[in-house]
Amino acid sequence: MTASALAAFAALLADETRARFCLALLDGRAWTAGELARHVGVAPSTASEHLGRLVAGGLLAEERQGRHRYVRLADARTAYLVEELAAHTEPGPPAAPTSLRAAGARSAMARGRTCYDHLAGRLGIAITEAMTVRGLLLQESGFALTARGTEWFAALGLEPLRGRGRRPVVRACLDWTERRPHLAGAAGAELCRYALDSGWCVRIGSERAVRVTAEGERALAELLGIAPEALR
Amino acid sequence: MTASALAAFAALLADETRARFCLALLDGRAWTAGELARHVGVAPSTASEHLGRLVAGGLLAEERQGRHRYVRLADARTAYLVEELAAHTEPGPPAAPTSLRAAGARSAMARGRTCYDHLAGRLGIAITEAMTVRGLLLQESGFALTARGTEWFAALGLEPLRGRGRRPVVRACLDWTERRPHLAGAAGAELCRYALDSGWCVRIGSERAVRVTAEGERALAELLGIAPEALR
DNA sequence: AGCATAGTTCGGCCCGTGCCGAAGGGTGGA
DNA sequence: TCCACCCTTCGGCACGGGCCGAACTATGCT
Repeated sequence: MTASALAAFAALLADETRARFCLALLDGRAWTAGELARHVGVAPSTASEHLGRLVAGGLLAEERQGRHRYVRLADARTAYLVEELAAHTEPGPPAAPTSLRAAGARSAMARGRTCYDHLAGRLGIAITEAMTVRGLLLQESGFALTARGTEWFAALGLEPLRGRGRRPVVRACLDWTERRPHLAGAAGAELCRYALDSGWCVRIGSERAVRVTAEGERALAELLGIAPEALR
Repeated sequence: MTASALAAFAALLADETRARFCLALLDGRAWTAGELARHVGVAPSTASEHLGRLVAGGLLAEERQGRHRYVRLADARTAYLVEELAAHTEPGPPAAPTSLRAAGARSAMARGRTCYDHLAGRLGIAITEAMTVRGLLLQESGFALTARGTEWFAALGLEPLRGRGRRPVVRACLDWTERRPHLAGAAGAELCRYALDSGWCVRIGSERAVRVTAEGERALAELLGIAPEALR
């Protein structure tokens, strides 16, 4: 009975150009229409029409500022859906990089990146594993924070249990380079925001990749016992 | 870099006829090509072509038996994806039923049904709530079985922790009639199978709806303290 | 005011694809 | 062996939609 709505929604992602838009927007930031057009190599007019459809369909949210049209994924749930779909379509090993530059970018992305609003790559895995080993996070029968995990967040001044509407506090997100689940959900988002705000890591260039700073290495070692080598 | 694969996958669901096929197949059973064609009202030739695309795209698995082509959703993960997408496209209240017969079917579906391979509707919610209240399941910071929950399954002769590859043991599935999460994942599937095998509930007609038997009411009251009224 | 830039709208082209009916093959029962 | 049934393949039609360039509007800078 919702078949037409399902088909209409799927049709939004059923075009390669729109799919590339959404994958680019998985970095969680807002892009302008022109940036997206250049990013995927289509005419601005084409991009404009695609964005119109994506916004009308509820997949993207837009914000007009002056002569710029900023666009981002509608919400965390939508980003999660896109990530799930993308993960589902890549069951095999990642394709070999086609150039030295691409190899460098892939390597940086594999080390650490944002996945919409939380941390992924080896950085995300290392944090998730360390939290599990230290008894802050349960993985065996579903992701869940322990009482000590909640306290750990509180010690950082974070309270992912409050507010946030219906968003799950913790959620497993499958990493497409490491093939292992890592921490997502409200707690993952708060931790990511905290890590960027407090200088644990900084974004590299204009992509989703992040680099752990020296200060970040110290903090991760102290708070979670993560060896700096695990992040390289 | 996986944009074309993502678009190709989404395109499978981007057609209303194919979407209706997949929603019908959410009951977890195998349908023949002809059944599906009649169900959605297209010519057998049209259905055949659609099924070819869905199978080639990995969304469905097929099994040929004699002159029948049985088709089902490829696996639990795929069913989960379809369910997620369908849930995402129905944020508003369900549409009003268009006939008395449809109202009856909807009411039966709301009481209890299967959702691919686990129980949903008020039945699924009641079980999930009862398990939470009795300390078998954690919901506060992500779905997870407690130690007592694992023992409870073991007492039924079920061991959802073993095997099953990479499937999560418990997972929250959003119910589209009750708007609340219920138990899914390997544990939800085992429990559903057990409930059908041991006669706690039986399928009604050819749809996804199930009815709780008198024996089922006794068992649910005894094992989980569920009042029979909660299921009506 | 004048100009550059960002985005939108429109017309036109063309390819992909959803649909059907007719014809054909494979299976199982009589 | 013949027939009924289930499914598939193929031809043909029609529609949708993705793409671009050109023209236009809106914003901001100088």
